[in-house]
Amino acid sequence: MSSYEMLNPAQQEAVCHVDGPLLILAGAGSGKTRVLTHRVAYLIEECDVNPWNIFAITFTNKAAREMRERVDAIVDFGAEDVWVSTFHSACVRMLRRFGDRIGWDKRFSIYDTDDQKMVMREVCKQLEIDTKTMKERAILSEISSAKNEMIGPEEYKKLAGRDFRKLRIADAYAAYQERLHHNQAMDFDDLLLQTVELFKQAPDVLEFYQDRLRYIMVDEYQDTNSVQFELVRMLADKYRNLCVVGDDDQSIYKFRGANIRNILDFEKHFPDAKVIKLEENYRSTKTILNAANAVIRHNNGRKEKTLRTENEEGTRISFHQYQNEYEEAEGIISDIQRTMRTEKADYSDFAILYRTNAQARALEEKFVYAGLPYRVVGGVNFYQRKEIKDMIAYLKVIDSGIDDVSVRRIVNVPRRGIGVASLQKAADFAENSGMSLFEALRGADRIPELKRSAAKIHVFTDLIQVFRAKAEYMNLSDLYDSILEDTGYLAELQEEETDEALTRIENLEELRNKIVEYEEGSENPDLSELLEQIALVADIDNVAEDDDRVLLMTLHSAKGLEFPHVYMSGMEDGLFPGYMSMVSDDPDEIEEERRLCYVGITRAQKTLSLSCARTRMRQGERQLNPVSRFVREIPKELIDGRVPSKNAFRAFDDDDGGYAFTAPDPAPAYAPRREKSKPAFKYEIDSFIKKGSQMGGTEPDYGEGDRVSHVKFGQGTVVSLEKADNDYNVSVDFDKFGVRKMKASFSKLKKI
DNA sequence: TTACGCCTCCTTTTT
DNA sequence: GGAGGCGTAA
Repeated sequence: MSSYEMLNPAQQEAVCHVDGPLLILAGAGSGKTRVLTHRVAYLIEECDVNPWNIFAITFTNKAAREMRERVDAIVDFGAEDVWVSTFHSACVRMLRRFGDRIGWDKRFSIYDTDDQKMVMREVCKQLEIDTKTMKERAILSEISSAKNEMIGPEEYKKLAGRDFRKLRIADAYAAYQERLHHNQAMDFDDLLLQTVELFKQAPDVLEFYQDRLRYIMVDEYQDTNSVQFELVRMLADKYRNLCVVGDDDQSIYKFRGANIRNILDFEKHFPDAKVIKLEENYRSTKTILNAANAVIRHNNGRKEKTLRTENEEGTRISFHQYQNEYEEAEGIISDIQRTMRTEKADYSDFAILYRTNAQARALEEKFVYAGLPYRVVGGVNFYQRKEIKDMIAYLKVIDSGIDDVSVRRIVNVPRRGIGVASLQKAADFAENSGMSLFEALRGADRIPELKRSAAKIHVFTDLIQVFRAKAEYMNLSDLYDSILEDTGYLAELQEEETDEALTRIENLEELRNKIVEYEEGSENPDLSELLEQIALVADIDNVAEDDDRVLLMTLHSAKGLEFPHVYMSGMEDGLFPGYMSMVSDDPDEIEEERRLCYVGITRAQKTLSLSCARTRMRQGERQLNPVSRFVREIPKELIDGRVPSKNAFRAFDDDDGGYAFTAPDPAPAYAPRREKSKPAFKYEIDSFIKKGSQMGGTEPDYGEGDRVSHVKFGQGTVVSLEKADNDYNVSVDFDKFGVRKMKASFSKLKKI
């Protein structure tokens, strides 16, 4: 039985509002998850609502899982019937069930951005679009925006008018959709859009879900896009029990189509909506909250609100400007170590946040060097790695051979002597006869042009057929093992005996673990479902609560999380806020960056530390960056540390010992591209910062018995070191990975 | 057909 | 700095 007295009056009001639209404006740390979970409990326990009729939509799978756990904990009975899901997962589920009503195979596959790009490449080739002047990525992002506004190919074409560029994109859009449908594949945007389409074309399906999902709750409402709004509007149209929770100040996904108007105009769409503001913060110290309020106040067009807290004053926010990103990383790490010594803290009490994934590299290097446990969230996604994508492509083809992109990916991996020429012939044949590529390959001996390679092609198709037969009776992990073995994929890697191959094998083992994990957690494991889960996970979904490591992640990934000690690194104009937002005509761009900053600050419970680097390596060039304007928007009295004057480049005068810089053209290196031969400015100071970041020379400075540190494997002890060719073979017993043999020049081991 | 190497291009964030 | 694309050589 849950107790509602523990909630403050505003929270109680939100929990007890049952019928009709409700907008909860929940400031950061104001206990909105508490409100949502208690509201679910209240509906079930006090209002006799059938749990089956409750639908809660969250932003990430992790949030969904947490909400489910918390609801389970406070509701005695029936909590498992509440449907808690992300938009994308929910749509997949509905489409798998009813998608055939609008012409989709129930086993449609889901394309990630790489797959999309492959399709677009083919489209561009077909339409003779020059990808030098119009990038595939650019076209795709245009299409994505269109989809987010629910504009289909025909309408897009109409809207294009006489704009040549847009007309070309319209053609590409139409061809792209055609190919997706031909492959029975949807991209992320389609998952939402096609569900709306399903509801439009099959009113009975819509009504089925309206009756089923009578109480709808949407978390992180400020980050919904127009399609998601439409989806929710349709579902809630019959019973109008829609409760949305959000904070316009935390809207940070405009780039992906989020429409901040959804929350700002909620009352226009639902004139009878009740609006409740949660303005008491239970998370942060007064100091941190004051800083957050001060920063966000610089934005216009927000829903007026000011967070307050009864928490203690807390310590001042620390600020430090370092020489470069490596010193910044070292500074943060020694600060963490100091805090660990003076206070009782776990590693998992610390998080380092940054604007771009690339910033993780320097930090990671120094963490390895220092031997502190850490975890980088996001970045190069596990599921984007070559070997993982290959295996998933095998699984996809086994599951359904309609998807040409996956077939192309693996038809010659490992090498079977099937070249692009043969493949093109088969693709042409498939095109002309309206069959899928796989079907064409299967009948290769009947395609005259393929006579010579038909035998090789059949090796592939027979292999797939065998796997399909095996899939009927084998469990998924055995099937996976069989793929690794029978294709020779694993053997090929094992023979390679390089660091890289070893990492790949580890990744393949990791994928196996995930499959086993899925099998164990599912009542009725199924290949299609496995693939869909894989397609829809975010890296943050995999962060375990009980894992005692420092977390490194982007500000975006940190949304919805909280940590006792937060470091915001790379507080530099040009990086954060990003250069593009600084020069943009659209003032909302810089405001979105500021909201991101607000999100970052409000993640902190006890201490907040800001840092930046004077110079930073970016895109192969060393850049000089002034301190972020956001730092200066925080009142001085809240900050411990000197914030340089606004004329930031003067800060270089103090202590740079002989390294004279002239104030550069303020345009960073990636600004409107100049002729490549003469970059505007390039600093020859790399050698200056190399200390600790790289070794150099061929003679290792370590020997048998020495402790060394490796970028990937962490610390270990040198077992043997011997001369070979013009290099050294070194064997190291790593604390966490066991004995590894490697080339000294390649391994970049560092003596500790 | 493949392997290697040079060239080019990077939005920044992610379901 | 690094990944991916494309062209050339074997």
